[in-house]
Amino acid sequence: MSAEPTGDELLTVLGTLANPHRLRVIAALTRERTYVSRLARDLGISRALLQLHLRKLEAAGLVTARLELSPDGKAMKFYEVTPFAYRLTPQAIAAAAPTLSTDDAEKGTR
Amino acid sequence: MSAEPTGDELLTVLGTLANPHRLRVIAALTRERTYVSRLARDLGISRALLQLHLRKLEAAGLVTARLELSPDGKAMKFYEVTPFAYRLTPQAIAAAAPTLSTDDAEKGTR
DNA sequence: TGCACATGCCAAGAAAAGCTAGCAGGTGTC
DNA sequence: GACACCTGCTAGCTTTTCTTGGCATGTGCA
Repeated sequence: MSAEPTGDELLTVLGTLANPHRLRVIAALTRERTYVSRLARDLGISRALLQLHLRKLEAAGLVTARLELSPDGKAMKFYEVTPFAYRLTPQAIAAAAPTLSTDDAEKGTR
Repeated sequence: MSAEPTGDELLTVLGTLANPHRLRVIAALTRERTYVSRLARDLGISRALLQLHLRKLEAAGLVTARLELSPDGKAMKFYEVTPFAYRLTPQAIAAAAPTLSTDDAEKGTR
């Protein structure tokens, strides 16, 4: 899938990564998986904001979430990065562009 | 530069490419260089809109413009893609993220 | 019971991006 | 002169995205 993404997939990934907070989230999760509250503290942003960005990242398939119980019974949501790999070159874009949805159809893909 | 882009550079590129019109422009210019009016007709969008997108693409360094005179003396602005290449992986992002501007400084770079 | 820490959601304002419509200029041909 | 091309600009509207603040849930511990 990373070899030849569809136009829409590529567009989603680009749109999702085009944000400083989300880039930092990916960077942090690449170093080590964590749970929401801790990540919010580390990055210095509010939990609500972080959750929103995490939701987008997850929707784009760039991270995955797992709900786990800590030893003392607290529910914690751990996130980790998906090992994605996209090549960003004129040729790759030229190959993907023809499959971009024409703005009318497509509703249930996202 | 493509090997290890700064966080801000990467962010700019991602933000610039995260648009269906601009992806189509890159795709079209990869096939052949053209001038503004023709490209607008080919893509089926208004010239004003296309110029806006071309400006962004040029600002991000993804395309270059050259003003040329056609045989009959008309001024035409030809665009062509820059042969860029970015790798989009968790590791690449983790490497670039630390150099993201912290939102206070940086004014004259863009 | 009160506190600390975990999760989740949502309304509503602020900021950024996208797009249109209309204007300006230039050259060459019929 | 009228028309067909080419270029450029921008004010102002619309839409999307971002962000905050508040509120609700649940657990364990002193």
